[in-house]
Amino acid sequence: MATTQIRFSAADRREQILEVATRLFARQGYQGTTTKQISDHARVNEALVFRHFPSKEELYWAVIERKINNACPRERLRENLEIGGDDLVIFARLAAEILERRANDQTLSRLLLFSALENHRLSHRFFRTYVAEYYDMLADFIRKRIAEGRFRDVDPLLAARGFLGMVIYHSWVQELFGGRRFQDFNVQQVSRTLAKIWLQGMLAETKIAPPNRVTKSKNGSSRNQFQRVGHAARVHSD
Amino acid sequence: MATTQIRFSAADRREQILEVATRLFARQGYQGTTTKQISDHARVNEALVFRHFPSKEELYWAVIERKINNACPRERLRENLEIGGDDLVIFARLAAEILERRANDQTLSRLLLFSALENHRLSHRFFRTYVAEYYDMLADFIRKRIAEGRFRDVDPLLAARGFLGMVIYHSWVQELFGGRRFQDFNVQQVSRTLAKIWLQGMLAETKIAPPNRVTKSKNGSSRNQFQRVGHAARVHSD
DNA sequence: TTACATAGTAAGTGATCACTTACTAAGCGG
DNA sequence: CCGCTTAGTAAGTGATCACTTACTATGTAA
Repeated sequence: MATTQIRFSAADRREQILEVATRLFARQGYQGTTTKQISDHARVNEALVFRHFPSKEELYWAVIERKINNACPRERLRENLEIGGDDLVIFARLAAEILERRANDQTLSRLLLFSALENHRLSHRFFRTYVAEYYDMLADFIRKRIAEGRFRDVDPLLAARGFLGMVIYHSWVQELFGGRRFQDFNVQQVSRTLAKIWLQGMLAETKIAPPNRVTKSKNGSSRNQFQRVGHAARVHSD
Repeated sequence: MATTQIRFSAADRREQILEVATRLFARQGYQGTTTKQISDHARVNEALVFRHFPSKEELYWAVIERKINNACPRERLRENLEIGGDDLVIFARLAAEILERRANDQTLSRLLLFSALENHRLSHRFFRTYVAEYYDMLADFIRKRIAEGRFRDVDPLLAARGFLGMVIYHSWVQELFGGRRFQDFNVQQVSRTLAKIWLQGMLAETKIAPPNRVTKSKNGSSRNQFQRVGHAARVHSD
């Protein structure tokens, strides 16, 4: 009956267990997940889990390690910044990508949060690998804009955190508490709105003569720092 | 010896257990905390815990209930908005208060996060009571500013979430991952910077005649109601 | 001093925890 | 076919889980 249960190779079985464990740890946390649950969901005997992983904690390590290696957000951030375009487009695209990724797969963010809360020693490493470099990269971009005189002179790391805070906090609230109430938010609209708020907040005050205007080139399309907009806000749409 | 252990009244003992349980649940989560741990920290027999609370889950309920009732952030938000002052001052003060409160006592935010992650049915109620009303109140304030024409016309709830996202996310990162690296952030500086970014991002485009005669002095002090933003309005099509 | 309500405890309960031991059976090269 | 490696399991281990039962100690009102 349903003898589709052929023997897995060790590597395949290991991978399958990792996958199952990832889902469960993300959903219930480390403390809230039992090795029996994992083996049941993988449809194997509990002992087999311990053949592949010496302990529950090592399994947890492996889960997180794998998740980090698979999701390489820095690559995508780099690409995103390199594609270029108007700053508003860049940041809105950035926000949209984060929101979409998180909406499609909550496991990474939940793993990260759980590990941070449960105070596993690895959470620091997790954070450093997954989050901190992301910050640094975005902060570098902001620093460049500041040097160009296009952004106000604020702490780039703090500004980066402010932007990501808006976006990530929003997605957390949606994921964790959202349920019904805020469901009607649209990703494109949210990312455009948040990006606009943050970007307008970062733009340098009116420049009479920006120090290095030459740098206008790069994507030189629609950047018009000097125009005075009468009542644009009235059109409002958002 | 050390017979300082006089009998508590039932109310006092209940309160003490609640206090101990609050600390432990906040630090380790629901799943990560055992009733034995709680009774040990309270220096009583485990059975006594179950005399005061019929089950671990009911104890958890009581802990959260108490924490909600004690911390009434809405009151403080209301006061803060009513004190008034320049918008920048208001929002910086708001941010500073949140950051300070969270830095002094992480238990509430950790309880909230844990309960949300561990998916206790009560997390929704927790959220509704503790967070949602806070949002609504801040959103109302923003809505008023929009009606006055001083803020751009964006979804007030989203704007509120954006501001709180910046602030709260920052404090989360500090608390959860911070440790050494970002310790050097100063609360006053952070709250002023974030408030300024957000506020400048929210300000309506250049007003010819502001309704309630704000200073037109261009960038006189810290408040720069008047600068041109250009850029934002252009792209904002539909 | 006694009576009594109640604060507090000792010693359990079965269930479940992470993990192990000793075994069976499937695959594969010869 | 055999022989050997190894995927997979049955049935445990002691420790600990949330929770209970049956009891003792103590303050207080009479």
